[in-house]
Amino acid sequence: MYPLYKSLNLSKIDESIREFWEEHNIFEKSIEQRPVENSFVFYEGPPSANGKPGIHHVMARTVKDMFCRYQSMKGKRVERKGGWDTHGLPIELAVEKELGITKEDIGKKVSVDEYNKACRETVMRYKDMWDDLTRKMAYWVDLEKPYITFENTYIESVWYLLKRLYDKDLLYKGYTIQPYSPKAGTGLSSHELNMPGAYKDVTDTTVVAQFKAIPDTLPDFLVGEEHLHFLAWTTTPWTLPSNTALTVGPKIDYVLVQTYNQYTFQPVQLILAKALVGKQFSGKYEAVEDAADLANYEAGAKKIPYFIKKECKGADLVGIRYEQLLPFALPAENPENAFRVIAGDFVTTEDGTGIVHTAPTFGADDAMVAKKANPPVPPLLVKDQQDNLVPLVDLQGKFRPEMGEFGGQYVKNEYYMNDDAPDKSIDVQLAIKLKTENKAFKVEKYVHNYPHCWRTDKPVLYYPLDSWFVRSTAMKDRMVELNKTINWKPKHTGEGRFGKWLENLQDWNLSRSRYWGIPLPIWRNEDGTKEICIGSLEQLQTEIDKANAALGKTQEVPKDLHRPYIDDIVLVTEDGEPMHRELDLIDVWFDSGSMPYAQWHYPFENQEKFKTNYPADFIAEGVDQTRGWFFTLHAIGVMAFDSVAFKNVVSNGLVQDKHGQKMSKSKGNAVEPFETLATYGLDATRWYMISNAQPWDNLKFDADGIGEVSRKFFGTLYQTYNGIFAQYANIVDFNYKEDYVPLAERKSIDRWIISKLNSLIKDVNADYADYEPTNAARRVQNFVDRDLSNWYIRLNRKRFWSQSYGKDEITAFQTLYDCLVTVAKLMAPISPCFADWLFRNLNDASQKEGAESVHLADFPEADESAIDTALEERMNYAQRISSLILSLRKKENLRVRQPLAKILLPVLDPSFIEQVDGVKDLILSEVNVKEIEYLTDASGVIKKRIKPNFKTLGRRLGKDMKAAAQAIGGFNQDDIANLEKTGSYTLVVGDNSHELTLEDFDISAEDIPGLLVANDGPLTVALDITLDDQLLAEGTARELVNRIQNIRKSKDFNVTDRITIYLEQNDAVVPAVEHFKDYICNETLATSLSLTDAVADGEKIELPNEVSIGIQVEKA
RNA sequence: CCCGAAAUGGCGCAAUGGUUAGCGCAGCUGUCUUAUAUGCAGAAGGUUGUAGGUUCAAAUCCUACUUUCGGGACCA
Repeated sequence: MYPLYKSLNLSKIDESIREFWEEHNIFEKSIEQRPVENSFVFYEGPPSANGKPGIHHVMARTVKDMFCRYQSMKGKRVERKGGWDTHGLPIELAVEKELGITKEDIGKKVSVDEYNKACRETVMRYKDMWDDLTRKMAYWVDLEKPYITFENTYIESVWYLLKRLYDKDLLYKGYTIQPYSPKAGTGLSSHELNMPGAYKDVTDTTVVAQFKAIPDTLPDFLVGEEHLHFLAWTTTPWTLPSNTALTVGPKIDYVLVQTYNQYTFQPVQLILAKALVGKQFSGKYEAVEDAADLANYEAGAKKIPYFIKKECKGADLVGIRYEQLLPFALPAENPENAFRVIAGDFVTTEDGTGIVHTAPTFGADDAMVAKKANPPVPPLLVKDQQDNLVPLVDLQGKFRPEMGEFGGQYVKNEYYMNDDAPDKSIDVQLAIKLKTENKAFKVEKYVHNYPHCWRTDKPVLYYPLDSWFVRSTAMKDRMVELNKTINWKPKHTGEGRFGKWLENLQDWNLSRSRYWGIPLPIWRNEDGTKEICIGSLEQLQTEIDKANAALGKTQEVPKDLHRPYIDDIVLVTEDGEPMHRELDLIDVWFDSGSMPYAQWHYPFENQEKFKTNYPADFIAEGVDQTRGWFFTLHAIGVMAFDSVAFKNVVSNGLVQDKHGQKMSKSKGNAVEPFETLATYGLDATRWYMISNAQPWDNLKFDADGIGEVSRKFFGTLYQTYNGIFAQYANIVDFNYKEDYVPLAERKSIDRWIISKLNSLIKDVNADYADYEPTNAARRVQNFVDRDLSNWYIRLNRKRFWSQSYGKDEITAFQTLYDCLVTVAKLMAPISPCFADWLFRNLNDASQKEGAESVHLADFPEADESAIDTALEERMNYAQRISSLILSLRKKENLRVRQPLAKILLPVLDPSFIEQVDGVKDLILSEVNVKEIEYLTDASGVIKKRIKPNFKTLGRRLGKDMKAAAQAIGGFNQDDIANLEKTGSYTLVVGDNSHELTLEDFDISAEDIPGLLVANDGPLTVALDITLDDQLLAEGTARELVNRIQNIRKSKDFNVTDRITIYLEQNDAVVPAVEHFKDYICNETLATSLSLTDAVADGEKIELPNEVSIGIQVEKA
């Protein structure tokens, strides 16, 4: 017996199926039943369990799950090792907030042990919730043996990878400009900079400085100009002593302006961007037309005249040298290359002067453009007492002694404690100095947005810091090359976003100065001349032994490889000199990018396992991981193993709210995943997500859409199974025990749906294989709704509830069973529970297949021999012709229950008759008409329409196409007839004549004058609507059947109950009863039908033409 | 500022450069049903974001712009 249900409850179904899986270890079986050699490798990008999962995780994990399930059903062994990302700043912050401490308190208020322990616990804070989601959304992933990035085995593998890079000379230590908080003494990540409130409006003293050009170095067109200065603007005057270059935009227009300095009244000539003259020379400045007018100026006058003397491009200025603005110190290295004009593309004329003050020690752009220049411009670094190169500002944020009277002062007043700050900040003091030295063109207050340290609330300095880098640029070309072998979904992410990113690759800053993360396994001696990179615990042990011997210590490999334990380990150089660990941790992205190796503790264990599981066939994550996980996987794969780490990657888009807005807790539009899953069930939720938008498009998540999916798709499918198949199959005891009825012996409608089904199988396979799940889902949906339910079932209902059970019925049940069980398999990857429910409902009763779950079954393969495109086309005619007839009936208010005499079909092509004849009976019964008559051309009543065939003609006719279309449009019926007779036509357009054949035209029937006609594209049908008594009587009989059936239903009779009918004598029904008594009785399972004068206690039924009669229906 | 994606009836989505731009949802009108959480038919709803260009022909290709989303601006 097939189970029957009272109603469809999707969440109940998914719950019961999930229980079934767990009880019978279906997941495990789905892996183990497939051979090891035939693997499909999937990598799980580790989520961080210290945040709660959201609805977007349901989306992302559906994508992962779907393709894994598909491949699994295709016979692949798909292991899915889960993992947890456990390091990183968010975890540290959460812990510190919870413990109420700051970084400084670590080791003081809180022991490092406690801190570490707290991190370990916090990191798994929401693990239960994640596990719950995993289960409730039916995401199959192995959470029994996940990889966890904080475990020693994982760290050891990461160390191995780092050492591999180190040995290839791909790790180095260098300077980079980073946001730095002097008060906190630490660099800040952008993550920290992006914390709410970090950017604040501040008022700073800004200076437009005058840099005096050195006459010897001027290009020809400026030779001889005196008092020549470049104007450059800065909002951070304290960086001016570190200026070593001025940057101009090579394509920007610059002018030479002759005027007077407003502070010293001295004559000056100034160079700045043409576009900014108006902005800089505002207020008391006044343009003059003639250079002579400048001479009239007197010092201190209200208005200062200025005159634009010359114009040039930025490129013309490159190479000019200038006097150092504030000569406190010279760059320690290559000072001869400093203080000159260089070119940079980032220069704009938005504000300032179009000339950028360039201090490579304090600006990232500055450092880059300085390095690019030829020869490179040196940063202003000086040597400290240990001969280290340091900037003019120290790590506390104070000027170094080289700065003379400014030495020892904080560069920003905010850094002073309490009230120690001087009245005039460094910026103001410098501005005053510049003013008096004729080096300041303008000094102003300026309000702008500037980042602050979230912890100290003090402004951030951009400051050069020591960092360890991965020399990814060295392997750039190879990364680009190998990326081209990766199948990206969508393509543009791989070519565009990722490809461009690779082409503009920078070295990867690996350093993080934190506690909770993987320590950089590099030890260095005091002066940094000797170092060692540790690649395994064994090596660490060896080195510790050496060190213990040399230093007389008793160190051991720490049980926990995290800080600070690892920091206590002192190693020695070959000379016995102590080496200490570089205190940095590594970027957590390196952790996750290491997972292909570290999840197996490769190469220390599982070497074989690794070999068969690398690289991945498939990974999927959000598009935001492009430069995150996707990159680190790829970079490490290429750099360490010269291999891609994944072959196919789906980068899914965002899940937004229904208005296209980003979901966030603060907006209150975040969708709660558990609620959604509980309300709609996981199957409808997943189906909705996949069918509604392609995974890489942003999904506008609207719960109403899930409702629609569950009504339309799941409701239909449920009803097809429950209301049609199971109910009647149980009655006739269909268990698929009979021999399979060969296709050739089936009705054309059966062969049609089977053909459709196999086409579907073929297409869906291609879609899944090509990572196009949305197409797959939409195809299945259309099949179920349009083909199966609304055509096949509708036309074959009677075969299912006919009480007899012969070959025809068996065929129908077999056909429907096959459709249903196949649909279950096709949809299984997307909606795994409902699919299994359907599969098991069918299969448990029929025992047709051995699989105990759809997920252990094989994915269907198309039987090409069952695909009959001619038949599919035929049926398409049937559907369209029926639809046209129904619309004609509608127009004329002719009920379908009223039979009509005939359909007239104009025929222009003999094969058309053959095609339609094949489905004639279907059409006739569907639209309730007695016969089809073909109107051939010869009848002469068909009015035709002609159109040019643009596809064949367009290419040949080119420019004449328009005229041709017009000419052809003007054809009358005779022209068309003529063309059809001769089969050719000579078209003359202007001077050209073209020989056209029938192929170049579309001729279709348009009208049959005098008849009721409707068109759909080339199809035309006409309807004969004359009614005779016989037809009217039959129409009435059908009405009666309908009313009687309604009564049966309202009286809750069983489907099989027999009845007796008494009908009130009435002229309207007499002919019907006379001629169609048997028909009425058959349809309504009546044993008798009698006409009586009056019906004692029956009911009234309404018939057309406002006839109302009494009727009595009783169980026989 | 740079890069990528998108823009098609009220909403969600389709449409190998080829002539009536489709489908679903919602709303409207009517209707069928002993499978319906349906279905069917009809009406309405569009200058395919704007402006140019290429072409015989553009929703589709090109350019610019506008808007939205995302990423980046050295944290990846």
